[in-house]
Amino acid sequence: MAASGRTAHPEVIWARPERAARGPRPAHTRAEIAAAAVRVADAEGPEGVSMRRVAAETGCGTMSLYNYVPRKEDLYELMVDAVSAEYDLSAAPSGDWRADTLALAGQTRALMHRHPWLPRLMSPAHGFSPNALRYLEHFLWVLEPLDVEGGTKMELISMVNGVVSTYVVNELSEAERARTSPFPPGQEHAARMAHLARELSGGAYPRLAGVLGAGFAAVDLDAQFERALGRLLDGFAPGRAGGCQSASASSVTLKENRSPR
Amino acid sequence: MAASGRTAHPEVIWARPERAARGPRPAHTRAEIAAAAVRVADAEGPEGVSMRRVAAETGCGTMSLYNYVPRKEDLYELMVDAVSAEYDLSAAPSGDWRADTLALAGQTRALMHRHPWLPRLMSPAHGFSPNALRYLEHFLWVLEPLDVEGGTKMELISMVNGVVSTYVVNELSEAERARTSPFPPGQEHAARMAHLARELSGGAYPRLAGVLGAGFAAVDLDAQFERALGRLLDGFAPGRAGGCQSASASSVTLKENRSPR
DNA sequence: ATCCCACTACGTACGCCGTACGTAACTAGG
DNA sequence: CCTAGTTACGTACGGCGTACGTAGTGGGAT
Repeated sequence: MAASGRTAHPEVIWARPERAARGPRPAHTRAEIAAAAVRVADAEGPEGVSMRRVAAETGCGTMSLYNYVPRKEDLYELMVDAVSAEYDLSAAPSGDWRADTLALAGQTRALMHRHPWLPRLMSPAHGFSPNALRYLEHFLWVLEPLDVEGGTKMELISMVNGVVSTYVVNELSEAERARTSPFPPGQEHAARMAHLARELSGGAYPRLAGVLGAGFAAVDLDAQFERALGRLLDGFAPGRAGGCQSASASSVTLKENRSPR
Repeated sequence: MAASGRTAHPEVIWARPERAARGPRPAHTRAEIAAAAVRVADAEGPEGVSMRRVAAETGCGTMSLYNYVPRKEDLYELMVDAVSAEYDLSAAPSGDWRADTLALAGQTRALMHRHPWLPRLMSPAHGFSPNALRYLEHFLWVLEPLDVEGGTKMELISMVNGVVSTYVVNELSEAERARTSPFPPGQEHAARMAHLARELSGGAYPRLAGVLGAGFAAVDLDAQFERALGRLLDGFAPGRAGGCQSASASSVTLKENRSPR
């Protein structure tokens, strides 16, 4: 009979004890492995995260990883949880749920800038990792002054995270493409733009040509981010009187670079 | 010397002519190959889309695919464009940009339900495929009554699509997980729920326990979808009653109108 | 009408990947 | 002390994307 650790049955990795009751002491820890995987992903992108590569980075044999992580997908879950520990949730809510929410979204954005693989590796199913629970609990605390149903609050959290994710993916898409592209940096983007210009000049898309022709340049990304989120939150504020401009720039900048190493 | 078709240089697949000027007539078309890939993805999920599998479905040798598609990523682009042809953009805008936008978002949602792999395979870089241009042009037509700057309209489109995508991914995540899972359907979900209940009963997450304990059941997904999007649109409507009712939203927009290009 | 060569088709092969499985060393409960 | 359960890990299998070589085809230039 095979060892019981190999008998496959559905299991949440967080329900599994780090150390088994019987055998020898494991040579590594989950946190160590997660950190190694995060290091690889930060340096080489999500496609660099292979079991072999992470095992090498951890300093153990490839197949030994499977003692800690039953499937690769669980490694992703470990990674997402590991970087989620970077949230600074030490401050109690200010009472202004809108400002606090914008600050949380700003932290998420900063987190995704530090770990650009995060949006791709994150999945709705990861919602129950320890740090995700911590985050959710804090977010609900922030939303306590908001007088809507609990389900609506969860909806708000989901929407905010979705918009942040969308926004950051858009922000980083060109850089990511440049990183992945086998061609000299910029060439691919130039080719795309040339094609777009050719298409637009045909006159088949007059409105699009008008909008894009007006020029994108010199947009303040931070301000745009705040505006987009602010609009979303406006939709949730029940009977809010004129507070829409309250997005104070101080709370949501990318300046906060506390990365525990 | 290698054939010129192999010399690698950055190229947008849509800029490449379907039929070359010189050689023999290709045995297949781009549309045929895209349709085959879509068929595979619909039936077996995105992870079933391999060059070998799609070639077999098309009825040609594996390496022949590379005559039509220089890299796998371009196959994705073909797939996304192919299903984007399913948008019904025949009707002229009604004049009610809000209703029309909701209808477009509903089409996107339906599209993603029909092709659950779409959110995963779609990327911001695909924005210039023929059907994407068609879609963008129509969306801008719909938004013509909306009195905001062009850049803000693009922002709105991006946000709407982001929210729709987020929403659908959440909607379908359990089904997708069940499809991918090697275990009997439902077992994995049950294990996750059991773990969550165990964590929540510990008392460490009182607010989360309160919200989740109140029960999710019997939510009208369609209504929730419309509400979420409606909230987002409220944030964009200048001077709309019930959303951000003060003039601040439009003042922000006005400020942006003066921003330098 | 002829020829040339760009192009199509596709088989083979390489270096990756996730991971099933077998084996040896080890350690805690009986 | 024994022994059963666990850890560590090498080997191996099937699948992946795709570089490259070769054979055949057919349109434009002569």
